[in-house]
Amino acid sequence: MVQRRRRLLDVDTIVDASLACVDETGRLTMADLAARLGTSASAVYHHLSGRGAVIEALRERVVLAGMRLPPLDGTDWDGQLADWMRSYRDALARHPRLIPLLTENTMTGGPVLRGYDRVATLLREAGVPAREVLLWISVLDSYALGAALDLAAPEAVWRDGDGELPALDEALRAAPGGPRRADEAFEIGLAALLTGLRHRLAATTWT
Amino acid sequence: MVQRRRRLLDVDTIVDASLACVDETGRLTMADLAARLGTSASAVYHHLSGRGAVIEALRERVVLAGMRLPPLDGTDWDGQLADWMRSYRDALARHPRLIPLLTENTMTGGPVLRGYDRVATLLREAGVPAREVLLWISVLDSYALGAALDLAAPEAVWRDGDGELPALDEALRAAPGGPRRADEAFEIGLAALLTGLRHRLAATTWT
DNA sequence: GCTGCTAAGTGAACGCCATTCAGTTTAGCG
DNA sequence: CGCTAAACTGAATGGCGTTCACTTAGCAGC
Repeated sequence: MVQRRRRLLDVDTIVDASLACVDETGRLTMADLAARLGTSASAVYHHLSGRGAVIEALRERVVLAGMRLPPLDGTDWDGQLADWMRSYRDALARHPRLIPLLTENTMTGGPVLRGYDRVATLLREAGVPAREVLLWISVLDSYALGAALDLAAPEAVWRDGDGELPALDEALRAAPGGPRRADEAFEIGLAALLTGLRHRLAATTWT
Repeated sequence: MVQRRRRLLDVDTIVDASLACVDETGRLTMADLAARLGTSASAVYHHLSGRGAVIEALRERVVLAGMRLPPLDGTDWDGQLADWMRSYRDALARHPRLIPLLTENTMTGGPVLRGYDRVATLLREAGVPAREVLLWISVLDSYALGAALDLAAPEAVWRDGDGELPALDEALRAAPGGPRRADEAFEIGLAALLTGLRHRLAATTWT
């Protein structure tokens, strides 16, 4: 495939630049993007159909490059599920300022589904009945995305002082704090979800 | 009735109108808001400091009016927790198109904390150690918000056809489908989370 | 009743930003 | 050696949030 004409831009470079854009400024404007590319804003439209398309390309780049898909070797399904969930959430955590942009257009189409297919087979092998597979995917996806959203707004600081929120105050004083708090929260919730899944499977042995 | 120039607008009316704005169009523009109010866009700025403030007011309106806080009567903690989670998620589900706007500015300050305090005491009574209370609040919040996000983008339809996604296809054919699918998914995940929490509490009896 | 004072509302203007379009350049093909 | 179409440019367009100088209505205090 010989590229027919002169080619300064290409989808990959655009995605690179826009990722830098988002990571540094927290926003994505076509003007800023064009400046980083050394071209004009309108040049981008010859490769991607607009700002929304750039964001979708960013979603694929970040999610696909970041997710470790289950290898499906038939052993240790909940370890593989946990590993996939961690990689999913970590991929988003690596670019926290991108997350609000991803929720702006909620279209999840295309190659992301390939990943879901692997997860679906993993769930089937774990013993989840076919009619519940989509439900569990939705559950896991919701939790990973919700946990990632927490990262976009770090340090929800409140100043109490007047002792009006005693239980929160106690919890805050006892909490270790720090940036790894969100990681620990994610792990606790993930473990709880998997425990719940294991229980549900044990309760209904007829798969 | 003399047309009083003074006091045409007030924060509550503005919030009402902007909620209608979001529910009907899925967007919130100051021009549209002003049109619904019968005033000019700039008039709003005498009551709320800008579009962001309007969105924050919407957050309080929807979340506060919608959440059923735990009554704290000391019995059935996990039923109360589940009830609170359902009401939290349902409040968001009642205005699905608002959800992307809420994630746009991730500031969660003010009266929402009062609700968290009730949840914190409930968790303490359930036996959650103080240092883990914030973690569990974060877990529950992440799940409720993530599940609500699913509602903003309903019906993630994919057209396969070429049998490249066998596990997803099987799951889709076996799934009941329909709008209540998201509700069922939420319930399954919620039950799993609470099972996991109960298990964790049983495992570490020393509170 | 006059007279300022202040809160409330107006409309024009400003700046940012995504998108479009009529042109211009350039690479390869006949 | 043109011809053509892809890649790119710059100006224009339109939507939108926000600001500002101004007007007006109610409310004192004299």
